Amino acid sequence: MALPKVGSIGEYIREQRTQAKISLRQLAAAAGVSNPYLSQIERGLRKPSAEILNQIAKGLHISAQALYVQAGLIEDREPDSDVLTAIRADTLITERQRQVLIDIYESFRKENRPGAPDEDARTAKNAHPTPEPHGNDAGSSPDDEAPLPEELLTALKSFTETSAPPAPAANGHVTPETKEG
Amino acid sequence: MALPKVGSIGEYIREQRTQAKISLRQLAAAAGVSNPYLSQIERGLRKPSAEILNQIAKGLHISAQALYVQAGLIEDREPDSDVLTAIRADTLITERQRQVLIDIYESFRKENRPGAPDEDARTAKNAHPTPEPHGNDAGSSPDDEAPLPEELLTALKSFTETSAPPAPAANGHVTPETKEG
DNA sequence: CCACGCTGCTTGCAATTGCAAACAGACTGG
DNA sequence: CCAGTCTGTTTGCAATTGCAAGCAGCGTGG
Repeated sequence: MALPKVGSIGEYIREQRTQAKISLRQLAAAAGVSNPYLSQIERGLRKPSAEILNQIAKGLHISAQALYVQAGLIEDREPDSDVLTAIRADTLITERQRQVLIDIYESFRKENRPGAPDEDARTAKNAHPTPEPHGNDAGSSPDDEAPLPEELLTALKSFTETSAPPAPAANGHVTPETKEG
Repeated sequence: MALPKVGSIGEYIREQRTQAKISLRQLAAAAGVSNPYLSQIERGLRKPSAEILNQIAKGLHISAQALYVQAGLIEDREPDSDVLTAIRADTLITERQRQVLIDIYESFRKENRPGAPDEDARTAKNAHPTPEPHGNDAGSSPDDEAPLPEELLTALKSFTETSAPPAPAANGHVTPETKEG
């Protein structure tokens, strides 16, 4: 029983990798695994061990827990892992900063759903406590506030979209034209 | 090789099992693994996969994370459980967005202590026994590229500082042209 | 044009996981 | 004394992981 449906772990890894704009071989090298194996993992043909998973997480600069949760190896019973909750609970930033952070985070989230109605149900296991972007209890200022200048948000968005993360060494001259394709 | 000396993971499992006063076979049954295999795991002769580890954790009624940490498969940075942790663990944003958020948050934190004694109000909420604390990691990984354009950060800072705090009222648009004093 | 470097994918193969079956010791009791 | 039942352990094997090597496609440029 090959049971190729190892779950969304492969898709998730590939997604993160492509989002990070790095090649399969680059990630493989960064994670210390072989390229073909990573390829098979991403396509769900192999079930990586915890060790491999951990190394891939490091290579992707993401929390290993995120991968384990995706792989279904950890019960996602972690309400604390909600960014919004954590931000709201933080006492070391000002109210203003809090609002800015929340706005930016939500903006990112919106960016990531380009209208695709097919939201993965597997990730929906973690119900986020803020279904509405606006209208929250934590607000010392009236809800009429202007969250963030759109220029700023736009700048942040474009920055996260176009920037090229790890410069691929000094091998040959690769001109990263921030071109998507 | 062939002597994977998996470390304390085996001892840890056996410890937990004996503390729970259950036999090897009982735990094996509860975890859904074979008795001999569990025996080998406990003695460090085999390196269990994440799946097996997860099942053993369930059989022991302990957090899977505790086992992963013991196995060295997870960085034990959970005690923070603050905004940074949540951001790092978030699976719904891209790597790029993650770094941006982290940068902004840290920038805010720095803003708030204009020279005050550095104090970290960390909320200790570790619910699982971690007898062997591993190295602690603080701050974003510096081995990467320049985080955020300073223009952006500066704009954010000035925005959070200059925006009218408790009485914005009907302000409509807020154009942060606060370049001058 | 073909070499070169890059992208990812497919193929054999060593090493490993994980299990079923059988083994050794201790304790109970007929 | 031997049957029965625990304890944990060892042995052989199917299935799988994970990798080195090689394949095919794409874009650049000598």
